[in-house]
Amino acid sequence: MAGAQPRKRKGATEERTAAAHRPVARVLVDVPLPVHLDRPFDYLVPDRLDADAVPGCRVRVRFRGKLVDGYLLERNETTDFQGTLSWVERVPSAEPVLTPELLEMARAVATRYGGMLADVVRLAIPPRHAGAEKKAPREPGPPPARPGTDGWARYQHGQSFLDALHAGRSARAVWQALPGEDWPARLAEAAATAASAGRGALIVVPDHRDLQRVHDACAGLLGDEVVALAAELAPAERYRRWLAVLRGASRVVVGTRAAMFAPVHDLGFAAVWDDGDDLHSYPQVPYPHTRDVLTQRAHVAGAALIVGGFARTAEAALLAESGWAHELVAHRTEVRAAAPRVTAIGEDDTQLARDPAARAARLPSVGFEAARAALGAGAPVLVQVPRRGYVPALACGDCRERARCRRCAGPLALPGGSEGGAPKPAACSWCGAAEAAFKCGNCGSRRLRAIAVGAGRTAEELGRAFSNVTVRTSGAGEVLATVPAKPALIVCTPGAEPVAEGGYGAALLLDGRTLLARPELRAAETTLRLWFDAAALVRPARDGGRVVVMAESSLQPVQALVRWDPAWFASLELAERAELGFPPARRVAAVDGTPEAIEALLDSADLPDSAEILGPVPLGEVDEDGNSERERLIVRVDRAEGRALASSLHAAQAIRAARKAAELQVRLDPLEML
DNA sequence: AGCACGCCGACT
DNA sequence: GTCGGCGTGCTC
Repeated sequence: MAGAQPRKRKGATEERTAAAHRPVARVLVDVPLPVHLDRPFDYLVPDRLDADAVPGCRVRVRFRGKLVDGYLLERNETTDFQGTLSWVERVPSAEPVLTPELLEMARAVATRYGGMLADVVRLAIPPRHAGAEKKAPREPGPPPARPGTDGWARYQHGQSFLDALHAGRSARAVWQALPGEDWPARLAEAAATAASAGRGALIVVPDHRDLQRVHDACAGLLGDEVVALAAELAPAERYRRWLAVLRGASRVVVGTRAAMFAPVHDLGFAAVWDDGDDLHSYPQVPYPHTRDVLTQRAHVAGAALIVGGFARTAEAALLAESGWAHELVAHRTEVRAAAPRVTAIGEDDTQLARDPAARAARLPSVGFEAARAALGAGAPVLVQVPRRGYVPALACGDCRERARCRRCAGPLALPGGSEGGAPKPAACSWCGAAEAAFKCGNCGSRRLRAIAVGAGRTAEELGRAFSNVTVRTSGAGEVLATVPAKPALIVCTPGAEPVAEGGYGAALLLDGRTLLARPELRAAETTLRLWFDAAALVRPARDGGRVVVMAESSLQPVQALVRWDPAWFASLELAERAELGFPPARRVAAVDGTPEAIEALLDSADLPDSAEILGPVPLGEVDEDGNSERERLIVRVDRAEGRALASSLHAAQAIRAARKAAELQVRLDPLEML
């Protein structure tokens, strides 16, 4: 080692000696720090900690004078550090939690998002709980028997997919679940197939209710072999289960987004369900997405992968169209046999019901009749009502297509703080360009209109329209898991729909127009996903199942629902994103920071050739000169240069961040923001 | 974030 | 000469 001698601390009672072999510990310190410190530091292992200080274990070290947590990455004979090494002060546990696979995965994720390794590791390893280390099991049981997989026979190549999975080939698929599909059972069968071949499996779902369903389905096939991981678990229990996975005792993991990093041994199968749900986006730096992380993991591990749902995202469409994944879809005749009958009711052709109470609830007669028929047949009826809320945004005054910037296709909005004085012209919220002469790209109209989102019908109004029928609600306050096969109106906000025993007799999807007109990039995709997720809970048309959606039948998302063709819409959506320069066709970074920091970044950053710079636009309060304390810059590049973009932004932060920590915030493909 | 090193003004 | 201002840079 390069002349590194231990520093003698004053007051130290014992003289410390470095371990005889590989005394240098390479340590990842776990402190929120500027990007230029996103690298390991070397410490000396005292001989009394020699046995415990194994690669992957937690350590306590002195960093900038303070005792901090860290992970021992590796042990070496020498160091490149010129100064005096500090000691590893403590090894809280010899449990090697940061395994080489986990470290490699965390590195890959950090690189992809231009983020810091320590941030990813913090998401991937739950907080330690000493008691759990004694309790968690160490030994895996024998592999379970291969399960029956007849449920997959309805899908083209379904059986061969499972055969490939069983044979350990890395089959990857975008799966469109049939309406009414018992998807937890299908995913459980795939996981159990991997387990029966002695390999691990990981299924990640959006929320706790889905987790419960998938866990139950897996437990039926796998018993104790399956473990549920969720961030909401009590710390001790969470750590105990996580350790059981780390030690290989539990081969099959189901969980919510935090489980995307679960250290499953010999991963043979990974799945993300309903990847369009925002809950799959981890809301902490560097904001990894379940689908991204699982595709990465499946790739590295040579594992099979399912990106599944009733709907399909543009990202999933890209996986399929690029050939990286196959399609796992049913034949059209199967789809038609399973789907409910869908009717679209636009604003213009709305015939309000004759019944005065139904009129008051603004129910169209078609919806009213469908609901009454279903209730009469003894079935529950689902009513989906968008959440309350308000988003100030602009749409075409005539065709109501979202108003987009002619330069960069960013969303147009009215600048904030416009009380009094002359109304300010609309401006692009990305590049800041004012739009004085808007012309709709869709219909050519020059008129703009402000749009509001989420004024929904209420349960009481419906209760009056259907007197003597039980009305139950499921939403933000209380989410129902299931409802019995009895006549009832189940009023839900999107995503909170309970599963009905035997399926709903009908579903009414209200306020489709406001949902579709929201300013977000993914408004149409998300709306269609919410519709498919609700409509999939309805009985097939041959059993009387009906869906009435309140939106113009001429709109593409509405057509996709009526024809039950999620793949068709996702493909259109992907093509449109490509045309407008949005993810996933291109990669977009949003960089927030002070005007000085943004300027310094633009001066120094070595951005890829294809980089297109939009803005910066002010964020938050704007003074009279149009300046603000923080700005947002959008950088977009060709997909092939996504890696280069991430790394150049990472490097640019490092140069700049030497002075002040966290001066710039970088987010890659920030879909929720666009 | 804290903490050390370093290069110019007011003082004994 | 030398005490100390806080600008600049580093953190094993």
